[in-house]
Amino acid sequence: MAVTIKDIAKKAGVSHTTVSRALNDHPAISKETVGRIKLLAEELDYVPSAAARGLKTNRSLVLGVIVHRIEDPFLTDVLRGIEDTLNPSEYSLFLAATKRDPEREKRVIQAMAERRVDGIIFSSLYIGVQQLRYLKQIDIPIVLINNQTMQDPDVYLVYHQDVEATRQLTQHLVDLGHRKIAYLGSARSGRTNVKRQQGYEEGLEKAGLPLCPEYIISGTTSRPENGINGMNGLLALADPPTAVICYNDMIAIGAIKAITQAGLSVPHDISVAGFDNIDLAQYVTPPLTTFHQPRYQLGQEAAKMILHILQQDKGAQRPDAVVLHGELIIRQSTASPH
Amino acid sequence: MAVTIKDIAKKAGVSHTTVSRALNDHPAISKETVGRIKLLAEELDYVPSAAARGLKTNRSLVLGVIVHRIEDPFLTDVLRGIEDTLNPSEYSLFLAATKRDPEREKRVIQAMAERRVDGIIFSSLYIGVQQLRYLKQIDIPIVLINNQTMQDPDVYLVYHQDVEATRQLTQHLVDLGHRKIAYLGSARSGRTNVKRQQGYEEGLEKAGLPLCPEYIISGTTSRPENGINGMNGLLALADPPTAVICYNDMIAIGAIKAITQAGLSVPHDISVAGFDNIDLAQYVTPPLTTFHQPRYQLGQEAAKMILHILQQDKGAQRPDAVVLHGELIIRQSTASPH
DNA sequence: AAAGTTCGTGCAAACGTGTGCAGAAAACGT
DNA sequence: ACGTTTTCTGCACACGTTTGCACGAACTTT
Repeated sequence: MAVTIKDIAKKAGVSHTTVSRALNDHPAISKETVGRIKLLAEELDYVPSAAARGLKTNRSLVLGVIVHRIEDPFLTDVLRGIEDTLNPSEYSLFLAATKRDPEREKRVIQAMAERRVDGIIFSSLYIGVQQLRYLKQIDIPIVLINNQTMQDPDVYLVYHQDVEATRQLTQHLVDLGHRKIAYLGSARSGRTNVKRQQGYEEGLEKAGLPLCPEYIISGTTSRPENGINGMNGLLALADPPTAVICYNDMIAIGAIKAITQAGLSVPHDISVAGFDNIDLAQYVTPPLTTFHQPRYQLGQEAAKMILHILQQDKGAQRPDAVVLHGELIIRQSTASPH
Repeated sequence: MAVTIKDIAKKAGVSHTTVSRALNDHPAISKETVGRIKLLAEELDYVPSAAARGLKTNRSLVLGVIVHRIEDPFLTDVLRGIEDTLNPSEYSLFLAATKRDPEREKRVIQAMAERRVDGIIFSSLYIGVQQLRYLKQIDIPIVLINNQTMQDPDVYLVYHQDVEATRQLTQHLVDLGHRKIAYLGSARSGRTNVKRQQGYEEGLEKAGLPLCPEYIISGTTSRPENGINGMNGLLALADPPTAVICYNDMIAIGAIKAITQAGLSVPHDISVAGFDNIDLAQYVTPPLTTFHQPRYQLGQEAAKMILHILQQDKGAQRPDAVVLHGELIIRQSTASPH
């Protein structure tokens, strides 16, 4: 059995009440007693029970983070931002993945509810509406990362300005002299994909270029295989594009592979641009032109937001949305058409 | 306020004791009462309080996972293995990163101790010995992944057979006809690096090749920059190697970049082999020859192990170590020297 | 010298569960 | 008919904290 405040109280010859107050630096306890008790607690290797405290205070000091896939390098950095922000605080972090499995999502949320997490950060693309209702009813703050699906007033948002990003990417390719620019999307990525495609279309329009439907490919997943398949489709066209903007870096890497396998070269024959600027984007050959999404900051802002909400008990006055802007990263996978 | 078993009891006209038993399928409660109460609980959206239950049962149903860096793609897969194994069970997952920061490690362990986690999985390279002692004293099972540092009897191990792996990699290069093979290590990776280097040395010895000290480079980190630096060092030698085995894929990717930048080509001029088989290893150019470490299974086994330990209350009989074997993956970054 | 203030501490109740024990009701055996 | 077992339920306490309130002591003020 672990040592409790009652054990300390007995040893110190005071009541357990005094011990509790001393450890929490309650002003009504004399400096001397506080010092003596803290020392004693140290000696006895006292470790407070979060369960007991939580039961009394109604605060678990735990934040839940729900992601879609842990292995996604994008989410990994978001997670790091969250963890780094939470670590110095008194909050711990529950992690769970849903994998687009409704049954699993339900179980995960149930577990978080039982643990009475003080807040939840979602970085999963889709959230079952009924699950969200369920959460709202318990009245715990929810922050959504890169998911603007919900217009709900008591759901907080942190997201990246994707439309502007692909607009810039398109502009970059236009500036290089490209006029036949394709977009390789990911149908299962929902709203995010829509936004990126929208930016691409706006970019074309702004440059006065026509919108070719056959230059817009909607692959299924956001993984490299999809880039290979999609690119092969583009290469088979009668008039293939000279540049392609991909939904993300993974797809771009697949696209480069397809181009290389077809005996062509990047960027000499075709320029390829990615999105996200994952760690390895700079190490592939050729190094990838991409749009750096501030993943780490997304996590950081989400965590900060929750912490703020929790601190000022309903003192509101917090913005309920934070929009972050990324940065165009030009490397060697894009060049002027020859 | 959330609804409690007392609320249910009041509505059902029974005592809260009966409600508690009914929800836990206690045999002494009549089938009919159980059904009625469960239905009522559903209607009232009852969510049990894990804190209260944990306080009483001394089991938190939470497992702690401590990693070094969340963004490491290797750990990411380990984490996935753990999460997938835990998810169907009743256990949840606390995640924390230490970043080789002793202060942070202390805080993380303190938090886990306060939360009374039922077990801990470590996938961090170094563990402060005093912290480990601290944990052992609380008597919670500990599983170490890929860390054979501890010979402690009440610490369980799950690890990959690294020595054999680099031995196979070396053999592969020898079979291709290489006689000048280098090793690009990572000094900060401790025991793991030592094992891999050992396999490399054993492989050379078995092939009757001499051990050249200048062919063994110990970079500092395990990141791509280190591969670039290390490789540049090797290229500057009077008699550079024709093949190089890297501590991991990240370093290998860096090495390839250095070779390419020097105007040479992989594998025509120099063969490069990695280790770990991270997701992107197959997409870089040229696709990387590497050793697939069963990362997912490592996490899976570690989680299973803890679950078993926790189920059979001290019923022992569990092996206290699981050794996994990986697989040599031959791709295009290695070839016969010209 | 009495009354009022501060200061430090303890009593007791509460948070939401689980559980040993006792007891009531029902079913069974003789 | 009674005693005995079985079946079901409730009382009361416990888990380890926090906290409103009261209380005694020492000290200041009138």
